[in-house]
Amino acid sequence: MKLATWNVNSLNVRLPQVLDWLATNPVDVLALQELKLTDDKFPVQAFTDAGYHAQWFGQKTYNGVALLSRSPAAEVVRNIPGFEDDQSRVLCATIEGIRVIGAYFPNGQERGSDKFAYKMRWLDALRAWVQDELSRHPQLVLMGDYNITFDDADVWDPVGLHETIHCTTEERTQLQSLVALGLHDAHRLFEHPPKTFSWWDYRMLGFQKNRGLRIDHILVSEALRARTSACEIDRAPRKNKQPSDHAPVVITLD
DNA sequence: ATGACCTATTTTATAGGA
Repeated sequence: MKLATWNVNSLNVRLPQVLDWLATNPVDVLALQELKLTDDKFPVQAFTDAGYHAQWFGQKTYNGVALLSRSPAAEVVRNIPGFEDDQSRVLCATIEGIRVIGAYFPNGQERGSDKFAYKMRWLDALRAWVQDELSRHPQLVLMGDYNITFDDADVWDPVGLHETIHCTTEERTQLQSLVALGLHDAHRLFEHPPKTFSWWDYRMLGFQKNRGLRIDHILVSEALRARTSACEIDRAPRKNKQPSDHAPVVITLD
């Protein structure tokens, strides 16, 4: 079984690439972030034709998330229960016995900004909710665009980007608190070349020069860690014409 | 080189992303 996450930076623009990718990579579950479209514009028919069930939670212009799955999704939750939020960032469902959470974490802009404070509040709420979900669903995966690096190994220029957004101590402490619930970074369960990233700036020939960050993550629960046999970042779609700035991350479960 | 992008918007500049 394969599960994947991909920030597509506008599903309107990227739909043909998502369908191409699914044809080549027929994963069982794909979490999408940054749909940037309203619910009425979600291309459900295209995914149905491709053999996927879909859950979606859209928003005009910004954010928006979806879960595509070969099997139907049950017990669907939108956003973090009890956390008032006008931004569509979280979609959760049970698929083939696995509690799947797809999330688009806030960017945060810069330390000290309102957006940074929102990111911290959102992370607090997410952690409390994930802890609750984990207590009821031992087989759980939390995947998406976290907008946080674990450490300097996830950063192309750790000196130049020291304590900047995605790399601040506050964000990394939050990420460690999530992991401390009993989750594991699937990427680090395996060997990867140094400077393996999931996002590259559109500017400054970022991808060509591998000036990137690893900010798209798949965290698996203890029960799922035992089943996880691979975790790969697929750079191929980043080489497309008109690519997303993010690459898909894929895990394989036995 | 003090630069370089992309998407969406009641566009013709601005906001937001990361």
